[in-house]
Amino acid sequence: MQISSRFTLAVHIFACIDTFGSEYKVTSDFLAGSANVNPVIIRKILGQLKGAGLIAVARGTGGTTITKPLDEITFLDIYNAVECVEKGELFHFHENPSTDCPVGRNIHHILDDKLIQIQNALERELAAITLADIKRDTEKYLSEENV
Amino acid sequence: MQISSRFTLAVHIFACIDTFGSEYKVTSDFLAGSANVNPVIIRKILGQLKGAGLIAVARGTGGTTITKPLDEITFLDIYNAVECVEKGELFHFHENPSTDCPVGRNIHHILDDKLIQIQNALERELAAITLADIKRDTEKYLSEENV
DNA sequence: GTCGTTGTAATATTCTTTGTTACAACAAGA
DNA sequence: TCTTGTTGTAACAAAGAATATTACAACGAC
Repeated sequence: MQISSRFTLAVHIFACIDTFGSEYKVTSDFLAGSANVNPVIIRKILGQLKGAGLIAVARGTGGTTITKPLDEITFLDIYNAVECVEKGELFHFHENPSTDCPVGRNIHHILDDKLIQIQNALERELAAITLADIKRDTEKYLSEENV
Repeated sequence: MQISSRFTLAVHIFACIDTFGSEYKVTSDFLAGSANVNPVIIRKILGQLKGAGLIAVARGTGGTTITKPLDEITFLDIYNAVECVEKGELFHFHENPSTDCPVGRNIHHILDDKLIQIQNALERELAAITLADIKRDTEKYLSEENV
């Protein structure tokens, strides 16, 4: 099971807004062209990012802007914005372990803290990367293209 | 997107084999009863764990045994055995970013190393937990029940 | 040979993701 | 005010993965 491409799409969107936002109006159609996905997918993600307070979208006239300094937007912010897993649980637990079996009725006690520990490690690493890192590398690779 | 319940099921299976294996013959029907899932699901997971060299399953007569010391079987071993994500990639990337857009044709250069870094953190934490930890906590919770 | 079990195929069901069409609501400018 | 380009969203389709279920051949011990 993989983390939805909504996450990489969202980072792609941020890279586009930051790179082109000062020159062009960045619309969902433009972003859909760059990522090569349907514009409605983009609009849904934009809605989630807007709901998380990371971007602003201009109704009517169109166009998208980032509302916070890039070094204050972490991958974890983006992950939480676009991953709509209920209660944010990384692991899917089998639903109804038997209460008749000693192991079955204790498996949650046994496992839950370890699953949380693993999830925390993932989230810690997500929180360590910001859009400022993305900006730096985007500028690096784009300038290397124009040699 | 969540990690398949095959993972928690597999840990549950190991806890059962270790707890009951010396007393009973641990069959797929027994395990299915404890976890409350279909026996065929159990057999598929047993097949994956066997393929990874973690357990042995007796054909014909039935029953399952663990083939390595518990402290040498990590959560990562189990995760790799039962998660059939292609190439083991945690993140799903949108398939065909546009090569016409400078960001689109560089997004993999920009993102890939960061995605690997995050995946490595997850796997490092998975590797830090072993079935010996599970055995310890299983015994603890089961003995607390019999006070 | 009988019995209980495993391995596996085939199929169904459900859920999530992703894609697509359609259209009302909106804001700016002619 | 009308036109234009855009966003927000609903509705639905298509595809893929997870999980459930039935059925049965292969197997090993007795």
